[in-house]
Amino acid sequence: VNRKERAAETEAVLKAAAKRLFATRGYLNTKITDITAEAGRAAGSFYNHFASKEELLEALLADLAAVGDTNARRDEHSPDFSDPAAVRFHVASYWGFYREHAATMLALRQASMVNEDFARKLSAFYKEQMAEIFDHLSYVTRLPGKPETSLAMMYAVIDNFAQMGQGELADEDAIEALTRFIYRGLNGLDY
Amino acid sequence: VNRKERAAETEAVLKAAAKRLFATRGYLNTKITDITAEAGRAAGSFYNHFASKEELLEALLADLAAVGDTNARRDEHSPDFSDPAAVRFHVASYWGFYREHAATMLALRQASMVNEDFARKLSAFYKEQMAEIFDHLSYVTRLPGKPETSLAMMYAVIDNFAQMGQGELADEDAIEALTRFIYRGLNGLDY
DNA sequence: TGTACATCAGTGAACGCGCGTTCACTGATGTAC
DNA sequence: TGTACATCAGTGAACGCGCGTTCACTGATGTAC
Repeated sequence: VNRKERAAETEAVLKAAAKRLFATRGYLNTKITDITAEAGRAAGSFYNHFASKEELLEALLADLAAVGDTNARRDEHSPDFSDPAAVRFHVASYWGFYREHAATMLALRQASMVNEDFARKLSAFYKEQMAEIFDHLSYVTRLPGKPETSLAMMYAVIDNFAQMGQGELADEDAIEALTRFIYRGLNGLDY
Repeated sequence: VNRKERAAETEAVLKAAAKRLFATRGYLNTKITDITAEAGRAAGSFYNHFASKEELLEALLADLAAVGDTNARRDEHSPDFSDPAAVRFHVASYWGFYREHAATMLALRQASMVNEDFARKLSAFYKEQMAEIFDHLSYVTRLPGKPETSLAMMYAVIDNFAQMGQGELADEDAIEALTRFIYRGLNGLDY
């Protein structure tokens, strides 16, 4: 084991510990010493890798963006939001993204409440998501409001629903209900 | 000025100062000494009225519940959610409630991120809201999912929309867009 | 290949800042007689 | 109505806890010769 490997290992262990703690007790309630303890390292070790808890979160965010090539999959499929299947695909992929990165998303939301910088980052993330599928709305003839507003409502439901434990709903049921609600809301047609 | 009046005055001033600060810099970023400074009192004065910042928030919450007889108005109107006007009425009254109590609602949301107790209180508040209009759904024949799920989606959009600065949207435009989206989502009919 | 030194990841006790909370004190209001 | 004492709202300096952050130290890995 050489030095770089060792450092990378510790950094990875710290990140993993942080994610675990963020998921259980939340970002704001997690102390740096909690993270190092959970990771089985000394407190001082943290600062070899991150200047602060914020910076660690930024690293998690960067990881997420790297993986976040949900986009790659998106290219393969229909942008026609007048088709329920297209709506479902987006709902499902966004839902899956949220579930998979629940810890980081929760941390990001909490950090946004306290830190102006993260508030901007989070808002940028949402805007980016929306921009990516903005053109999908051009297939819809009877939107409920301005395109930006319509998109915002679509994401508002999914987001809020994913944030909550969303009750005791199974993933498929949540996706199905969201798809119907959103499809109808956007198109003004039954489904 | 007798003693009770004086104390009540100070308490009111503290609450008002707290609300102002919560609205601008948020609950979590507001220190107790910030509140007393904003209120023009000494730091120690705070503890004559509240045992902690949490308790102050509970007091604000109690005030809100007392005023929150949005319900009173609700009795006067139609529970038939197959009628767009009925949906609009609820959207508008909930929207108005949020705007009016934005500071307290924001504080409550932030406190929920950090404090288990407030998380329960907030969740109870939502459940209560939903329970109040649960029967309105019986007028709807083609719900997008289980009634609880459908209601949850309805509130999810409004909530999330109200929380954001909701962009640069005027109140009426937001209400109109939400009404259409939700009416369609619930009923599967155009409007 | 071996030796001497440099560098680096990790350690954990100690330091110190921010802020919640306390408390002795003040002056005003209330009460007893 | 007046005097003496009690109580209370408010004050602000001081205290102390929690936790982020530092830093001298250790042992291992890397480098020079």
